Amino acid sequence: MLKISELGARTGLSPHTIRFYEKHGLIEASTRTEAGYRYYNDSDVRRAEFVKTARNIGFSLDDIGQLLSIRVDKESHSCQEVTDITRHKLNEVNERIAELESMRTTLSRLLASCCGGPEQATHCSIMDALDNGEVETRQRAGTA
Amino acid sequence: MLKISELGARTGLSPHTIRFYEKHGLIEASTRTEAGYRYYNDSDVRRAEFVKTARNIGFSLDDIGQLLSIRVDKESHSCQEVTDITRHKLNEVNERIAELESMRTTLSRLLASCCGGPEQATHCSIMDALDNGEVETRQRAGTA
DNA sequence: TATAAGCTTAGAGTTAACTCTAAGGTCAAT
DNA sequence: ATTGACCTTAGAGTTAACTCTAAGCTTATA
Repeated sequence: MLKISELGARTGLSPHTIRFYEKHGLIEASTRTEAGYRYYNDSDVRRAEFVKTARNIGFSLDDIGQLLSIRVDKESHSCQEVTDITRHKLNEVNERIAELESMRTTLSRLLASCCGGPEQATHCSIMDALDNGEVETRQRAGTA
Repeated sequence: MLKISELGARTGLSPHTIRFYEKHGLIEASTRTEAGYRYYNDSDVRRAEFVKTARNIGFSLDDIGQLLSIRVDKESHSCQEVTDITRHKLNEVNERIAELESMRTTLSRLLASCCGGPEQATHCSIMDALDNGEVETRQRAGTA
């Protein structure tokens, strides 16, 4: 049986994050001491590791919630349900990559067009391009 | 001179967003009527379009603030400052693409390993992989 | 028996970029 | 003069996934 900080050491999650995941129904301590301390058994640990693995891949906490509800009763769920979640995530990833690649193309082009030197920015071709809207847009704007 | 909704129509920004950008120092109405209505002149419009273009490329509002401070006094700034901002953004984009490509690889591999059919998930190879941590990790976990 | 490390909770704060609400003022057209 | 569209502000809400704080227990160690 592991305490919360020990589970943290095992999974790479902080105790704060573990409690946060618990609040969202992802992780549970099957035992509590009288004082309320959480104790995790082997099954709890495996579930927590599952969550961490899925998180590492990039699944959202919502996705993971769905995967976990399959996990606890595999007989009642199909492979298709699992692949649906996975494929949906893959589609999201692919879309985001496409957006970012478009940004990359634009940024690279801008960089290639500018001397990048100590000259005054008065005739900077990047500034000019931004001023004139000479740029492929139609991407979702967002931080990288 | 354009009213806020007209500037919105011109730039594709909502009046709400324009006010939000104003609060953050990106856009300004150089004229206000006595009643407080914002009126945008040509120069204001060009600045707003600059902001929208930069946003479309993927620059953050912070980045855009820096670009704008160069824009209003190009003589005092160098091309290098502009390329630094641009290159920094490009680096962010490249890092994010690398993370997402790693996710994509993992997700594709998982999908390839599973039948995806109506079979019970009892022996689903995706669930197995997640259970066993058989997955390349070390990416930032995040939504696509 | 102190002391420190670690645990508990509820709840607030963080980040980015919006997005919306409420309550009320203005303006152009009928 | 009335209607309806549009404008104003301050401030709250949204999303995702944490991250931290405060105030107070508990437990292991010296």
